[in-house]
Amino acid sequence: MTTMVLNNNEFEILDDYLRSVGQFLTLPRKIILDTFLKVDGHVSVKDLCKEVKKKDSQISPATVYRTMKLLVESGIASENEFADDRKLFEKTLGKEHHDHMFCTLCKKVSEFHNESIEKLQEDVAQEHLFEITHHRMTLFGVCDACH
Amino acid sequence: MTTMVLNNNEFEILDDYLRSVGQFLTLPRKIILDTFLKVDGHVSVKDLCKEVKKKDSQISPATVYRTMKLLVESGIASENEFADDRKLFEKTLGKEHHDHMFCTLCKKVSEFHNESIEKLQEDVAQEHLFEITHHRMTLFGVCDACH
DNA sequence: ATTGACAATGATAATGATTATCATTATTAT
DNA sequence: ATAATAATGATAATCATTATCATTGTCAAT
Repeated sequence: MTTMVLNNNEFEILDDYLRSVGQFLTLPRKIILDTFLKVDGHVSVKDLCKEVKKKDSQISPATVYRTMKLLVESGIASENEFADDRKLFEKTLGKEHHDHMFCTLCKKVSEFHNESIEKLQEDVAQEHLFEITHHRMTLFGVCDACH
Repeated sequence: MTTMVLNNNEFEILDDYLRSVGQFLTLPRKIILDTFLKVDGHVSVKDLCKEVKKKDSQISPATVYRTMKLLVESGIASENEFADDRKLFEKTLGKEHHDHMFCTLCKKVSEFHNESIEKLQEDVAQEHLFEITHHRMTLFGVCDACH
């Protein structure tokens, strides 16, 4: 069994969240969270499973799906769907809110933030007496590298 | 066999598009287009199938899927995914570009357009040397009626 | 430390939207 | 009318995600 540093913020947060809903931070969940935190950018469950398998070949994809749902619920991760039919997860903790640009050629996801747009979205919502809980905004096109 | 008015813009456009790619405007396609045009707002293939079946019970869901893809290619329809896992289609002809607000309670989709946001999106893209082909922006939350 | 209640896991089946396949039928240009 | 080819309907396949369920792990209380 390998030692793992558990003092990170994310582990505590997940632990707190799980306890608050009467669940526990188990070893498979720790391994999945640890793996997720070490992956860069946006990752699919499928790719995550591959990495997780390297650490513990016993862990089932079902558990990865279940755990990622918990990470989203606890605010550690968020999910996005860019290309069809496959959800991608990214870390949210310690990251500012941002939107995405998706290159349809190389499939790379990049991020941006524009405060003016955020504000205008709120204005639009207010005009329509709509109360925003969250939003999704993705620009599709061709990135610099692919030109 | 029922008579159908075929002089609409959409029928001609689909006909032109199909001919340009070496295909034909067949009766099932006419029926599906006709049905789609008469439905309000955003519709799923599943719901569309129900309506289509009323006119011709022989038409298969496979053909509805195939035809909706053609409608998107020809610019008559566009597809969006709001709630998970089910695409919705809406008419685009004669409609300005717009974005969406999705009420997570009643699942209703409403539309808005904000030119300032559009412009800012272009600015952001230019900054990143990104060439936008299209974008997707949806505000999620609670609509006026659901408050 | 042991136990009992219950949560978590892994394996696998099920789901459900969308696609692919393919034999049959329809359509068009000639 | 006919030959070439596209379209259709029925059905199987795909594939990400969920549900099921028997087994195992976890924790709090004794």
